[in-house]
Amino acid sequence: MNIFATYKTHIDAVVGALMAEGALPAGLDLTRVAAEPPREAGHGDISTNAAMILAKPVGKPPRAVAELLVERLKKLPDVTDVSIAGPGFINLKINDDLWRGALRDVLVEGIRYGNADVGKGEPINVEYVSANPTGPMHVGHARGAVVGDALANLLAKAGFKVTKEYYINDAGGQVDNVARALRMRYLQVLGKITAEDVKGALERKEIQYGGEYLMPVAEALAARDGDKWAAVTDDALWIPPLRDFIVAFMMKIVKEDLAAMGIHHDVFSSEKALTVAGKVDDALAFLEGKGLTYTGVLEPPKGKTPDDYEPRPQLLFKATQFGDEIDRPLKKSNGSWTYFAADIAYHKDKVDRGFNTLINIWGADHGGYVKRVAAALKALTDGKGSLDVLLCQMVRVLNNGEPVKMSKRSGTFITMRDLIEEVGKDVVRFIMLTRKNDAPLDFDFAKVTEKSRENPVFYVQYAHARGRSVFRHAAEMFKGADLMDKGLAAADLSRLTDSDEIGVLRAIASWPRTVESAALAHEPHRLAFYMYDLASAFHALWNKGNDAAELRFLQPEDQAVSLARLALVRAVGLVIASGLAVFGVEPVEEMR
RNA sequence: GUGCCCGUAGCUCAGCUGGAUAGAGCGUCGCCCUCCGGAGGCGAAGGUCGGGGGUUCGAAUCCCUCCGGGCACGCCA
Repeated sequence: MNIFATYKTHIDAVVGALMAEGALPAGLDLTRVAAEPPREAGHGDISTNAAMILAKPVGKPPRAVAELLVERLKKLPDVTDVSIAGPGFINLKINDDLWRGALRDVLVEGIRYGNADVGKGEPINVEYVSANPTGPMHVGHARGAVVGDALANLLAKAGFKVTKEYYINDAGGQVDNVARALRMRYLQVLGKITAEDVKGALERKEIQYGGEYLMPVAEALAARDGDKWAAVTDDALWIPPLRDFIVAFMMKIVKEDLAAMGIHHDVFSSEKALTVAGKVDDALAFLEGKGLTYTGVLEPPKGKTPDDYEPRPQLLFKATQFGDEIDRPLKKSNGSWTYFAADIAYHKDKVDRGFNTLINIWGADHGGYVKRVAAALKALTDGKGSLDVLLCQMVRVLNNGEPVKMSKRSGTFITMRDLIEEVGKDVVRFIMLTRKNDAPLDFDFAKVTEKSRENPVFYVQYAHARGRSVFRHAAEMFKGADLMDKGLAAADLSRLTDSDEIGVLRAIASWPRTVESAALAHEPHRLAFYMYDLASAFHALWNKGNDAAELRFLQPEDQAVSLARLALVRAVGLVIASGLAVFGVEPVEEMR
């Protein structure tokens, strides 16, 4: 139950009644009227901007409108006081029992507390990772993977019907290139050429992938097929089988790494399968039928030295009709489809599968690609489909403030697997969600494992562990007492009276609206900050007990107050666990 | 040159989609604790929200413009 949503409904009803009576003009738009926690706790419990929003359409100053509302608002359930403040805020004070009721909700609902229905079961497709099957995933992929996965979980919690999807780019020139590199390594494994030869080929740019990670693949190929590919020199004969081999090999590794990260996609879509099934041709025919393609010549790119540029007629998509800067090529000069053409087909495929709302998680280096895909989607759906692309900025990997060197060209880079093995998937996942996706992120091996308030993972997990520790003590102290969630829900919560205790209850009560707003904004990182704040309030309460023994959660001489406080402790743990579940992080029982 | 993202305390960052006196951690300064309810606590100083215009009851938030940083820029993916 979302208390703020409830009061928003109440406030709307009050305004509605006044409109019906003619005290306010009819037909007022209430969508921007909000019921929120006030910035300052001293201002009350729930604050509404209704008077300020309505002032203009009503034609009276905010405070005059507020006067009209106040008497009615006073009569709302559990409202103990109403005041007008500042430019026209109306602040409601409500009975503390309402906060206590929220606590009871948590105990009854468990980690489902905060589940919302703003999604109304609408299908939504979240595509993330989609790393090329040409090598292992690195830190950048890890960030996108975690952001996408947490966002998908968050949307599911908010009531959307979420599909987690991965697009395998197994059809373009890059997979051919990695097949070429694989062949070199294969010949090396067979002893037909040396490591120096491979290096030379790399320097002469005959191959583009030089990483050592290709060696196990080459060995596996040799183990399966012996030397049969050494004698085959016709590209058309050896590239496809080697390409298929390495794609399968890499996808197996990708899936294993994702599993180690706790990530499981519902759907894997293959670019190659899409192409073979003729869906690219279909999609382009569809656009052609709408008169949105033509053959033309693009201007050379501005600001870049167009040394190898030559004007060349190409099949283009009229992206400019849908907000893009230039029309975009669909066919390469060799006659094959561009990546974009296949991507159009892919997005059409998503729409055909019933998704109107699409979310893609990409690296920031793909930012220049967003407009054309959005344009294509508009063209494909007559403007009905919506696409939100979340661009993830760079991750800087540090150790104690010192940058950890990375070079993809030399083949040595920090892989996602490295991160997991170094600090564990839970730490990786949480840290990746402590920044907005469009802000750069520092990942410092030393700091993320530090045991201090500076480290949000530790601080949040510590709060959870402390709560569990209290329960271990309570089981000893109150043998026979019902410490299960249901039992605690029956505790006399009126014994929770300390202002900091009520403060924690308020924080708990605002979890559902945090979930809703984060989901609608596609910003899972907000939950990290919420959890940090809740943990902070909980630790503060704990510290207070250090100084004042009568505020400690467990009072051996007073089981009733202890049970009430245990209910609070448990609720904090459940809400943290609820947030961590969205993040795919396991709450810990104790710190080790 | 064009497009997208970013610019908030000395540092790292929040800021709930336009609300009240702009917050937190670190650092600095002052006081307290040395306790396994442990991996510190309390308090203070510190801001022209990059600059300048505009929109309105009200702007860090929306619009314009300039400055600074990142990313991208026909047939790669």
